[in-house]
Amino acid sequence: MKTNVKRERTTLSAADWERAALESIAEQGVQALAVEPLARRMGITKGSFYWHFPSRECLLEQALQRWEEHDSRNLSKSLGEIHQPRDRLTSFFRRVVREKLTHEVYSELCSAAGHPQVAPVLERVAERRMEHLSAAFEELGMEPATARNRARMTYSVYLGFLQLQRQHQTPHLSSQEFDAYIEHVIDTLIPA
Amino acid sequence: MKTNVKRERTTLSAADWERAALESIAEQGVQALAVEPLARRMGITKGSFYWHFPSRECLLEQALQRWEEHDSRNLSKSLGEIHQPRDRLTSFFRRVVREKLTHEVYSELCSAAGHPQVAPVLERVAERRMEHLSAAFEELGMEPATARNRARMTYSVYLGFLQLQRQHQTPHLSSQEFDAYIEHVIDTLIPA
DNA sequence: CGTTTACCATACGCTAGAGTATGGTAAAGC
DNA sequence: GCTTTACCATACTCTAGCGTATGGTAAACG
Repeated sequence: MKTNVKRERTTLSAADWERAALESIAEQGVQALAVEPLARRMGITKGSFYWHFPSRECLLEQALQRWEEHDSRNLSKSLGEIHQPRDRLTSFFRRVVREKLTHEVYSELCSAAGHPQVAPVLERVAERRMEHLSAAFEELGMEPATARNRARMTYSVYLGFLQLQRQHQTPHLSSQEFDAYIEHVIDTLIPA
Repeated sequence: MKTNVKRERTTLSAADWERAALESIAEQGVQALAVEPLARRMGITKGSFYWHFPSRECLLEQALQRWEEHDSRNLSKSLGEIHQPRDRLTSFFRRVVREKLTHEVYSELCSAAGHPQVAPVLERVAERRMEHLSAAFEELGMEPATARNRARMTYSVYLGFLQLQRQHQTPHLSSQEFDAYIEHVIDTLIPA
């Protein structure tokens, strides 16, 4: 147990700042990531920050990279070991509920798709994920082109879900309505 | 033809500012809407702005209201007169291509879903649209609950499409790939 | 034990944008 | 023709955040 930010008089590292940055992004978005507020939040001053990083931009860069790596590993781990393509696809949707922080960050990144540092990350992540989906649909017997379209569509459903979540227009998570919706989505997207 | 912003030495109105605000939002998002840059863009100074509006907040409020009304009328007009529910649904997707400004604004609003003034607008708009979709699916013979789920899912596909568009990850519009994708989506979502 | 190094605090300067105050001007009204 | 009104310019103040400069301190090192 690392008791995160709490006063352990051990000194801070760059990684600590990156983690804090991701937390801040998850809560308030990329735009709101600022070094002075972040420092305040950590009970410290800018002086520390500019020792570890040359600029705000670099912090963002590092934090994004850290997030992307984590997400990438996570994707392979949680989908790579499921053999049934159908289960793999359902598992894909269930992931929204678990891995809370990771997905909150992703949601905020989507809101900042126009940002020059965020854009390439989003492209790579979406591409990777759609590849997984596409492969699964092919395993279920679809033509490559069809599988690719279905993958894009499936991923769109996921992205749209995140958007509706941001708008608080999704039936409250882990309720019956939510489960019914997921089931409906799966039945519609995945061939029996 | 109104030759928009070009030097017509007639004086500006609040509506002009609202229109300019929406253009700015379409291009740079809600966050970037600032009165000084906007004034510069219109070849004028703040002095004018603060005569028409008490604050930046009020400009945003008015602009959003104007947009929502426009969108609402537009929805009824473009979907209300199509009798075949299937055609109505396909028309729904085609709208993304036409009505460029309106949809660019919407896309940016989605990116600002967390903003207190934007949130209620998004909620109402999404609700209205999903109502239309839901009704169409019911007309196609679905149970109300099923139709609602399908509507949510359909709208999610649309929202996800907007997101991928923002990420430049959608097959270039008006290409064959795009048409093939739309067709695939429609075949998957709409019962024969 | 003195010095270096790693980390942090304090105090700056700088910029962009929000509002405010006030004055100028051209056209409309009396 | 003189005044009012509507609209715009200029010149402030104020705030928040970026980045810098510089100095302090505690622990590691030689």
